[in-house]
Amino acid sequence: MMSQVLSTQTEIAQEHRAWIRLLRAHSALTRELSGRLEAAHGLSLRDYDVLVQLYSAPDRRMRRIDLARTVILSPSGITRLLEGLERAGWVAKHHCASDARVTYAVLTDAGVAKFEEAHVTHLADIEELFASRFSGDEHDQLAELLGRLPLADAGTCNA
Amino acid sequence: MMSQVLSTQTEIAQEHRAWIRLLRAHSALTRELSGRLEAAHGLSLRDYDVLVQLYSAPDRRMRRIDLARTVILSPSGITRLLEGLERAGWVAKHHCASDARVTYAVLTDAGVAKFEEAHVTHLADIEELFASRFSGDEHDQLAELLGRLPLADAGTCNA
DNA sequence: TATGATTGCTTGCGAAGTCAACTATACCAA
DNA sequence: TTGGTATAGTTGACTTCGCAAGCAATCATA
Repeated sequence: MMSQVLSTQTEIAQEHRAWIRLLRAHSALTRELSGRLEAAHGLSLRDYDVLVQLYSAPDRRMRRIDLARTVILSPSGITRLLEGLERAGWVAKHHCASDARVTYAVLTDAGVAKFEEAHVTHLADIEELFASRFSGDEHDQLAELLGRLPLADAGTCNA
Repeated sequence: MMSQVLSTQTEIAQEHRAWIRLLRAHSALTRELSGRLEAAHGLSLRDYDVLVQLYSAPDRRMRRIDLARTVILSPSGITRLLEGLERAGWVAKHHCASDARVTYAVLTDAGVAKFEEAHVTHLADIEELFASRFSGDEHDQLAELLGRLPLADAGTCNA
């Protein structure tokens, strides 16, 4: 039946140890960081991610579709996420004059303030749970290694 | 109003570059790997993860709660995930004789077969999308760096 | 032995996100 | 101009998962 018994238990884990650790680290960190962000500012990790992108973008605005691709969310996902940020008054819609298909997501003044407020504590959280584990060189190294991984729709990615 | 303008756009990204890359890499890889696994075997990435754990466990069984902690899922999450695997006949419930609170999740013969079938193509996918990006040393290095990150409920973790 | 705390597990509910389907606009080519 | 295709965006149905609440069994302690 069983054509060939797979290697020992430990070997199975070894074969993709780094990938498994990436999975686990992501789950655990995401949960903890999201929890803190939610408690302190009422933002999910994705909300924050979108705010950073808009904050760093020229004119603090992006086409919704580019935003979706950057934070790796489906088009419908972005619609729904932005719905919340718009309801809170942190992001506004702005229609494109030259192409009626396009809508921009623009950070409002309130959104800028909200981001800057959340930014401080969130960076501290990342420092505590993530960055403090590595020296400067190690941090760069980790970023370089992770940067080699495929981002699927990488075409528009600007991170 | 704005007490202090935050550094330039690029600097904001720099401050947590590795973390952002971990987020993005996880999203993209997860989506691609899960898609392939689903298409080829009708399994989600988490389903697979649970199957690996059970396959590698002594007697191919684990207490449901330990399983949850290992794959970083809430207790209710494990109940629902296992529901699917049980319906498919790959996992069975086994009540503990010495402690009536405890239920084991046991891999059935069909489950073993299913895992071994999925294992082959999934490892190839991981190799293609993940492992092939790194040399042996780099892979170890990446695993080591990621291994330093906190796993929250790390108490029971055995990965 | 009785009582209170803890542990394992499940269920109701809600949040978040995907896919498929649809609309509207834009672009391209005959 | 018209017809076909691609792009931007939204919506509905569905899935997945966490939290809060609850139940049952166990353990600790008096």
